[in-house]
Amino acid sequence: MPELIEVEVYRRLADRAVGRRIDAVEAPDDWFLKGGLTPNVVEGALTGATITGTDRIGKLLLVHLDGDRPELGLRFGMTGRLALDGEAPITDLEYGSKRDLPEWDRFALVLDGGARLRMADPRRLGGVELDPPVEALGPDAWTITLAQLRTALGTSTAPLKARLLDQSKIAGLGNLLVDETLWRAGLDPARPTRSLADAEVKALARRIRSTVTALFDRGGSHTGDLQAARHRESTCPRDGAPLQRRTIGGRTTYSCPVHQR
DNA sequence: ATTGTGGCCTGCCCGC
DNA sequence: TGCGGGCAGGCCACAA
Repeated sequence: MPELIEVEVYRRLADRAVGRRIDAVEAPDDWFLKGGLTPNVVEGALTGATITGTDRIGKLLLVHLDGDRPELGLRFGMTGRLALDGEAPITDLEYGSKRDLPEWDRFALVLDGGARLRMADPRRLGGVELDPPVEALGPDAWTITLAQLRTALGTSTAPLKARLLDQSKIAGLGNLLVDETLWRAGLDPARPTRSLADAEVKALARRIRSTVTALFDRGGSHTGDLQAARHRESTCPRDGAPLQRRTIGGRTTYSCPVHQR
């Protein structure tokens, strides 16, 4: 699920753990530890630390710790979830509709007071890292400025969609958010990036921000107007034209050949 | 350097 | 009911 919207929800959840001390670390899955990290190292680095804050850059969740501790970076891949168990009266807002098997827990922090902040990820495409390379990420999509977007787009000849998915240029947009944004903006995802006129770039900057805000308010990346039409032989919710289904930027792409030009 | 492709890993859904 | 194939919202290594 997670694109920047979902990760922001996770961040707010993790924020409830600020001020707590980490009594123990559970890292049962070596594969989930990235950057050469091992269970021993991560346990040693985190045990006894106090959580002082959280941050999010694109889809990367950062957990700040006190003292000289490293920063904890959490990535959720396509199927990762975050849960905070055992802190009454919290509701398990992030899971419930789908299954949540204990063997899918890949990483957890046991906090003083008994709460447990855990990552569940059936597909194991997410991961945990210490001091993740945040400088490798572009500006966050939610608050991207026109100047930042201009820089991000540059003079690239890549398809517009591929550029918007490039986390080193703009951080946070995933497949669904990009399709929804371009559908709302009336831009063809296959357009060479540098073919955009200045007015189109300006409109796109606003559209990125407004789309993220709108879908966040609705409750997720999957709540877009285009979402219901993301299947074969569907029609555009705006003008009724048959939707186009293509692979762009390596991802399944739905767009309207009539109003997205 | 930029762009495109394949693969990672596993669950789920659809059609037979 | 069982099984195989295709698909999945992310990301990284690698090739051209």
